[in-house]
Amino acid sequence: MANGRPLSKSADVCKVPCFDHAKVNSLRASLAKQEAQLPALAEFYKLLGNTTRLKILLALEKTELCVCDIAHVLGLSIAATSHQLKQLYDGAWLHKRDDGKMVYYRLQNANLLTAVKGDLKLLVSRAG
Amino acid sequence: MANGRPLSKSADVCKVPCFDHAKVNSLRASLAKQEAQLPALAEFYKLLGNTTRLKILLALEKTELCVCDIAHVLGLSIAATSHQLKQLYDGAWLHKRDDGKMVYYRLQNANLLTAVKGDLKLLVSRAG
DNA sequence: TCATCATTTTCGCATTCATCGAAATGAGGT
DNA sequence: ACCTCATTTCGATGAATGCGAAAATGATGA
Repeated sequence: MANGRPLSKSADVCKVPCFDHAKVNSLRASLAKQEAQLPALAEFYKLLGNTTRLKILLALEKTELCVCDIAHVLGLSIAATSHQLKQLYDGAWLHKRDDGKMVYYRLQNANLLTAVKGDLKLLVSRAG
Repeated sequence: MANGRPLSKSADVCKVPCFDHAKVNSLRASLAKQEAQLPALAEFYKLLGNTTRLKILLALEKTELCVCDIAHVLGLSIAATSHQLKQLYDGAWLHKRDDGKMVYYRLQNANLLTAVKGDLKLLVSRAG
């Protein structure tokens, strides 16, 4: 598989001559198509990479909640809760409803929780 | 929905008397069941919250690759690539095969890529 | 209009974290 | 012994995270 052809002097990244030019190039080409979406996907995962935000999503599974209720569920301050909610809201994963002084949040899209639960299932199934 | 009952003096977390005790308690109870798995799930998402690692997974979709090939695909140094591979390997998402001096990585579990692609689809469908 | 209330936002800080290079080390192969 | 591919340790760097304090916002009601 290694073709043994040494890199030209332009190989400033990696000097090791073990690689297969054709394979690498074809992989690069195929990755290039998906590459545009990867930053968004990574951002998505970063947003989910936090137990507090996961808890928020789970808490909102069945019903909308006001910030104060969510704060109590999480055991966090109102401000801290609002910070986290904003991240999910900015990512357009939550919907916001004003009712007088209160603000109620709910899931924007049930598919998100479906995906999360699917990922969790993958994790659990692997562990077992 | 707000029951108006003020919090007792134990309400050090949030003084706002807007919340519904019963609702909060029932949510806490229901979250408690899933709570044990959330750290692992968050770790999982953190691992995926990085374009380099996502690229590695995609590059390994169809075939195993040696570290050097992966490094070339990513445009990273061998050491940096090895760092990233280690994270995926430590999470048991990659399999490692020694062949002489070379080390070949491949996906441990095709379900991971399936999940990732599913999540990507969710993202794309929402954007459209 | 003024005080109050739930929430948001700005600012800032402390801490953690993440990525990566350099160099030492391992382990194979010749 | 001596290359070679890969891994690891160490360290520097910079970035990002989470959250508190407090001011700002905007609705409510007296």
